[in-house]
Amino acid sequence: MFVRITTDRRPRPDSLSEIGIASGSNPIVSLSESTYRRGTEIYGEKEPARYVYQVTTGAVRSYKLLSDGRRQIGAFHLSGDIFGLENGGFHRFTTEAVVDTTVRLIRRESLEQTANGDAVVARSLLSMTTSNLEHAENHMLLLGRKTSMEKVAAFLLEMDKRLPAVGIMALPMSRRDIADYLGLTLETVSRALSHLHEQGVLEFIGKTQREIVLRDRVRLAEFDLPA
Amino acid sequence: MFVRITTDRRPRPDSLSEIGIASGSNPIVSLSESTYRRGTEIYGEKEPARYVYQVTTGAVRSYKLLSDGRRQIGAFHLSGDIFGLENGGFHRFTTEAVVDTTVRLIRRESLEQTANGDAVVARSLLSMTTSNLEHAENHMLLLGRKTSMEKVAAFLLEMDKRLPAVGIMALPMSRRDIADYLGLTLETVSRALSHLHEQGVLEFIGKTQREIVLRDRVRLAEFDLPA
DNA sequence: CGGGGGCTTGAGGCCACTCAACGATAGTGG
DNA sequence: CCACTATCGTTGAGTGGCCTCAAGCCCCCG
Repeated sequence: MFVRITTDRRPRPDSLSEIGIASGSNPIVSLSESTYRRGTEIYGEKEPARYVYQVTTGAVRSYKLLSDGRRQIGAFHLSGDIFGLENGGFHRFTTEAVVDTTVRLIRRESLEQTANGDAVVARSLLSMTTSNLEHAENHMLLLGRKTSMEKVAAFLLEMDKRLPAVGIMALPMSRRDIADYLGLTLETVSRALSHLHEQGVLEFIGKTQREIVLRDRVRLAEFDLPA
Repeated sequence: MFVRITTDRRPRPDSLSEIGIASGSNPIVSLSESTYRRGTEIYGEKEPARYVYQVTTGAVRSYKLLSDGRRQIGAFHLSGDIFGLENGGFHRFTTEAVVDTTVRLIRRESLEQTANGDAVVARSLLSMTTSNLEHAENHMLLLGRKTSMEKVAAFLLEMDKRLPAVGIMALPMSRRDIADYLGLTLETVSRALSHLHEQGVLEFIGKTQREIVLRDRVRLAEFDLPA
């Protein structure tokens, strides 16, 4: 327990290209794109929030740390997801690229200006914040009251919904990431997955253990619990 | 003797009357008041959200249940707090009065109409949702990664900030409520409090064990962890 | 190719849970 | 007003689920 997680210092984004996009009748929102190598930090907790981000390809984890290194991942952001949207001026999580990742950036101020004049945009900011809140609320139930098997089953079902692939689920994150998302240790996650494998609920495909085929979603769902 | 360390109280969230009345010439949002006996339900999860609520006096718990009865309390709402604000049309928690409680009600639709025409109101809806999100994010860290002592210490410090009393902290909720808020059992909560009592960090006052005086906030804070 | 990180598996330990008993208090009804 | 009961809280004893520590294999990846 209490092992400090070491992370790379944030390097410059590998690429940054300016794009200008006019969104219908709205004024132009300045957009650019940026890529991050796996494991690199995108922004740190308590930094001023200059941008809002949208994942183009790859995956991002956002987390909080305790002073002794214990880590809680609050969410994974996958292709298409928007993250880094803060109402106050500062980020409340640290975010890192889980794998090589490209994101689109939107200047926060330009977004807020747009929201001020455009009720539709303002409403969509609220609805995005509400989605994040809803996810966090469900995750509190998971963290506080579910067993390790239930947590892992719920995680697999969540990823099954959110990852694009049709037959095969390619998890971008490590066992440690999963563990820190679920409030477990990586060994417990590994054992739970092995157990599900023994039961024939899932199959490992590639050489890495991150490619999974769900053989029986019904039985998997039984390892989780209905609300 | 013991010199009381004064700490800043958390500013109250925007009050409903501010919202309703701030919109100047707009129709006043319809307000009414209602009281609930201790232990009674205010609304249930998945019910249509007809009202938004503000606690006048008393305390409210909002929680989710698993099918086998395990309960996770997501938040306590104390005097002045607003709850039941959902962006979608349905409540995501069940709420109950922890003690006899009076609340002010505001029709959801009238609030939303006001928000549509009034950017100030719309912004305050967003900022309330963001506060809820921020609380949930911090609570995920607590639930996933803190030990029982750290959880209980964090709980006491939170209540110390939020409860009005100056010298004595009168907790409205039971040990079981606290446990279900912290992802523990009531016995573990009780043992942690006893331990803090033995250490001289806190004192029990009344006949009930819910009236507590914090003798040493500094040492209490050491039982929790800095971020 | 060589080193290191990722994953699995086993053995053992510990923290929080379970089960239980008990006293105190609040709520209920006669 | 007083039993009567249910609820609340504390404490102890014992268990167990998850954590810790460790070893070994495989696969990247530099």
